Amino acid sequence: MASNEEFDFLSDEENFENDWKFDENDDISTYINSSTTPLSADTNKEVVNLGKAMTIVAENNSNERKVSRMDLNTTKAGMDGLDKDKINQIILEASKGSKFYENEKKREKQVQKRIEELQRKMASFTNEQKVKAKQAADKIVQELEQGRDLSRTIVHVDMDAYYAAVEMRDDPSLKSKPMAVGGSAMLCTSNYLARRYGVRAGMPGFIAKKLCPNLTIVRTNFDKYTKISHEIREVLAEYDRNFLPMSLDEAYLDITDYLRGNEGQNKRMGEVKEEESKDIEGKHDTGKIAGVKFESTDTQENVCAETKENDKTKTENAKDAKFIVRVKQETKLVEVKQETSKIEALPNHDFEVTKQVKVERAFDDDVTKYKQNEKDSEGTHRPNRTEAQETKGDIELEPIPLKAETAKHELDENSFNQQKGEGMITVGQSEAQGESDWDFGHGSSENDTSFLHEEPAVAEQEMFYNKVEEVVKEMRRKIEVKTQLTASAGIAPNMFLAKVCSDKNKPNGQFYLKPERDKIMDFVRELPLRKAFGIGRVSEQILTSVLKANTCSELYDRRHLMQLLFTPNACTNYLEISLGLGSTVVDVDRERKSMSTETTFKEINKPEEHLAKCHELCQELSESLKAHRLTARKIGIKLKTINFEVKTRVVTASFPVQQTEELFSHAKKLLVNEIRSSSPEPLRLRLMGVRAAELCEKGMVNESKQPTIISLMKKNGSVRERSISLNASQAAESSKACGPEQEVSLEHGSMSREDEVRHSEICSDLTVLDDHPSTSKEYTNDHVPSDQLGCHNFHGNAKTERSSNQAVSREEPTTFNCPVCGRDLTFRSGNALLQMNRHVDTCLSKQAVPGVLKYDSGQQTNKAKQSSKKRKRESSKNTNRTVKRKPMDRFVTKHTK
DNA sequence: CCTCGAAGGACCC
DNA sequence: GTCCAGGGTCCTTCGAGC
Repeated sequence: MASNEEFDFLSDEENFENDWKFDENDDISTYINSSTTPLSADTNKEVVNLGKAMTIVAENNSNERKVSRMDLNTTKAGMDGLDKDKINQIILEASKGSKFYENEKKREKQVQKRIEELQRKMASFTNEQKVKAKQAADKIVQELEQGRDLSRTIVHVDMDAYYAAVEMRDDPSLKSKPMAVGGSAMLCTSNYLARRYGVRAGMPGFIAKKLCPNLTIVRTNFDKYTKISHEIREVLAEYDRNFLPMSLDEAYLDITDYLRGNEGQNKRMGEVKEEESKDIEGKHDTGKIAGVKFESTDTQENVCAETKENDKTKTENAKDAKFIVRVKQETKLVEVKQETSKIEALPNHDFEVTKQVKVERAFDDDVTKYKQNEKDSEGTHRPNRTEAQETKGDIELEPIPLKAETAKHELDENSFNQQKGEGMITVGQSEAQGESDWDFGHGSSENDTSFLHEEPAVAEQEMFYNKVEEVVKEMRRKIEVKTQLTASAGIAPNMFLAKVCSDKNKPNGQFYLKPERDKIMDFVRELPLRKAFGIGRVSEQILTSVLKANTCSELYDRRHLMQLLFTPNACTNYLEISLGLGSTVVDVDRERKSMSTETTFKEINKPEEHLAKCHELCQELSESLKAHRLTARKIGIKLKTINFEVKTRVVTASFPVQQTEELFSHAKKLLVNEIRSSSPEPLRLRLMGVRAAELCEKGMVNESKQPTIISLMKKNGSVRERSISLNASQAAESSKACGPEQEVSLEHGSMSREDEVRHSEICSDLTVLDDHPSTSKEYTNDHVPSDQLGCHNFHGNAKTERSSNQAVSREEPTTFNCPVCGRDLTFRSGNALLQMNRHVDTCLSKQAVPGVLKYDSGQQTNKAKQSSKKRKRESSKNTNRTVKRKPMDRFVTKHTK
C-alpha cells in the first residue's frame, strides 16, 4: 500500500511550489517527481547521449534530434526487457535515407515545434494564472470524481497474438519459430518469439527481417480470422449479449448483469456440440492433459462449510481440496454450468475452493488438453512465456471452475448494492485516505459506510470478487476449448482500465482491478501514460517533454498546467486518465460514420492511370456501400505522394450516391483538381483512397462490425432521429415479432435528393404515426431483406413480387404508387391497401408532419432512444462527464486566457 | 460572434 | 531483392458566411 506521501495528488502543494521553482530556475530535476524514471530518452533534453541509435543523422542541422517517433513502442505485451537501443538502431539503419524516413523527420520537426511553443507558453504563465488554473482543474476533478461509477464490471477480452496464434494453431511447426503475419510491406502481428527480436505489428516486413533474419512471414488469411472470431463472439455473447467488438480479436463486455445471475444462464447448457468436441480432439497434438473431472463433491462441501468457521482450517482444507483434484489426475474435461461461483478465495489466491459441481455434460472423449493459466490473479508474478514453452505442457493442474449448485452464498441484493456502492467507499478506504482531498463528494449522510465494516459485508464482497474472477476465467476457457486459442482479459470498473488490465498478464492471463477507488488510484499511479487509450506517440512526447509527466500521477500533478496549455477537451481527458476514469457504458449502438477503400501501389504519375485507379476504387467502394445498403452524401479522396505527404479532399454531393459512376464523377473532379494544381509537375502518388461519408442507410441493419443505430435521417447536417435504436439482435427479434406484413419496401432506384429526403420523412411519418401495437416503434423499412430493396423489378401500380403460389399462405407483397409523393411503396401484408391508405393520408396531412417530427426529434426521441438502450445505467450521480471517454487529440488551445 | 465545412492529424487495431 | 497498410473515429484549426 502506498502511503499518502508517496501518492499525494491533491495535497501537492509541494509539487505546486515546484512549478513555481521551475519557472524561476528552470530546474527540471526539482520538477520531476524523483520517484519515477523517464520512459524515454527524450524526456529530458539534456539526456541525449544514449548511443548512436539515439543520435540522429544530423546532416547540416546540428539541432536535429533523433526521430523518436520511429522508435519501437515497447509498451505492449511481450516486449519487456528488450535491448531497445539496439533494436532502434537497426530500425534506424534500415530506414535511413528513405522517403518515409525523411517524411518522419519532417513530422518530428513539426512536433518539436509544437513542443517548443508550448514550452514558451508555459514559461510565460504567472503564478496568479497557475493558481487560478489549479482551482479550475480541481473543480473539474471534483465533478469527475463525483461521477465516478464503480458499479459496473467491465471486461476487456483480447486474444493473444491473434493472427499469429491462428496460424500456429493450424500449422504447429510455426510454434517454435519466430513468425509474423502480414506482408513484406507491413506486418499485422507477430508471435511472442518474434517479439523477443523486437518484431511487432505495424512494422514493415523488410525491417522485421533485419531484426530477425529467421522470421517466417505468413500471409494474412482474413476469412479464417473472421470465422474464428465469430466462434469467439458466440462465447462472449453468453456473458453479455451486447458486447462491443472492437476488432476481430478484441471486445468489451459488461458482465454486471451476468454476475447478478440472470443473463444467458440457461442458454448454453447441455448444448455443447458434437463437432466442438471433435474439433478439440482432432487438433490437440501435444496431448498433455490438464483437464479435470470433478466427481463427488463431499470434500469440497466440507471445505466450504469449514471455511466459514475457521480461517486456519479453511486454508488447509482448501489446499487439500486442491490436492485431491490434482492427485486424482483425472483426465476428463467437462463442460459446466455457465455460472461459476467461486465461493472462497484464499490469501494470495494461491488456490481456489470451488464448490460443487453439476456436470452438465462431459465431452465424448475423456482426453482433452487444457492449458493452464499461469497466473490467475493480481499480485503474483508470472514469467513471460513463449508459445514454445506454452505448448510444452509442463503445467499445473487447475480445477475447472464449476457452478455452485447450492447457492447458499449467492449474493443478495443488499450486498450487491453495497458492493456497487453509492459513493463507493470500501472497507478501510476512509482510514487510508484520512482527510485527503480525495474524499470530496463523499461527505454527506448517504455516505455512512459504517455498515461496510461489518464482517459479513467484507466476506460477501470477497465472494463477489472471486465470482468475477471465476466467470472471466471460465469465459476464457470456453474460448480456448472452442478455438484452441488463448485470450487475455482485463476486468475493471470501466473500459479504459479494463483495457489496460487485459495487457497486464498477457498472454493467457487475466487481471482484476477491483472496484475500489484506492486500488484504482494505486494502479494508475505508476501507469505509463502511453498505456492510456488515446495517448500515442505524439501526445506522449508532448506530455513528457513539456509537462515532464510520464505517469498518470505526474500528469495529475501538472493539472494546472494542462489547464493552461491544452484545450478543455484534452484537459478533461487527461484528468480522466490520471484519475483512472473511463467509460462505463459499453456502447454498441454506434453508427458507422464513413466507409472507405484505399490502396498503395508503385508510383503512379500519369493522369489516365490516376483516373483508372480512382475508378477502380470507386467501384470497390460502391460495392461496399451496396453491401451495407448505404448511400453517401460526402465523397472524398485521399492521396499520398511518393514523399508520404497525405492530402484529403472532400466534396458534398447534392444527393446521396452509391453507384460507381456517381462516386467516380465526384472523385474524378477532386482528383483532376489535384492533378492540375500540381502541374506542370506530375502528380506522383503511392497511394490513393476514396471515402464515403455522411452515410444514409437505405434500410436494413448495418452489418458492420458493430450493430448500428438504425435510421438516422440526416438533413442539413442536423441529425433527426426517427426510429428507435435497435441493435442487430433486437432488430432481428422485432422483425420476427412484427412479421413480414409490416415490412415496407421503398423504391430508391433513381431518387433525387429532394425525393430522398421527402421519402425519408414519409418513412418516418409512418414510424411515428403508425399505431399498430406491435409496430408503433419498429415500423420502419429497416428490416427489409436486401432483395426487397432497390425494387428494380417493380413497374406496375400493384404488382406482386413473388409468384402467386408462393404467396398464397404468406401475404403477397404489393407495390403501390403513391399519388401524393409519387413513390412506389411495397407492402407485404394482407391489408396492404389499408397501409397504403394510411400512407396516403400521411402524405396528405403534410401539415401535421412538421409538428410530429418536431416533437419526435425532441424529447420524445431522446427518451425513446434511452429506454431502448437495454442498459441505461448512468447512476443519478453520474454526470455526463465521465461516461464517455472519447479518444481525443492533444492539441493545444490557441488562446488560453 | 457563432456555426459550419474542409483539411489535417492523432490514434486505434 | 523486397524498402512503412488499410479501415475507421474523433479532434482541432481556420476561413467563410450569417
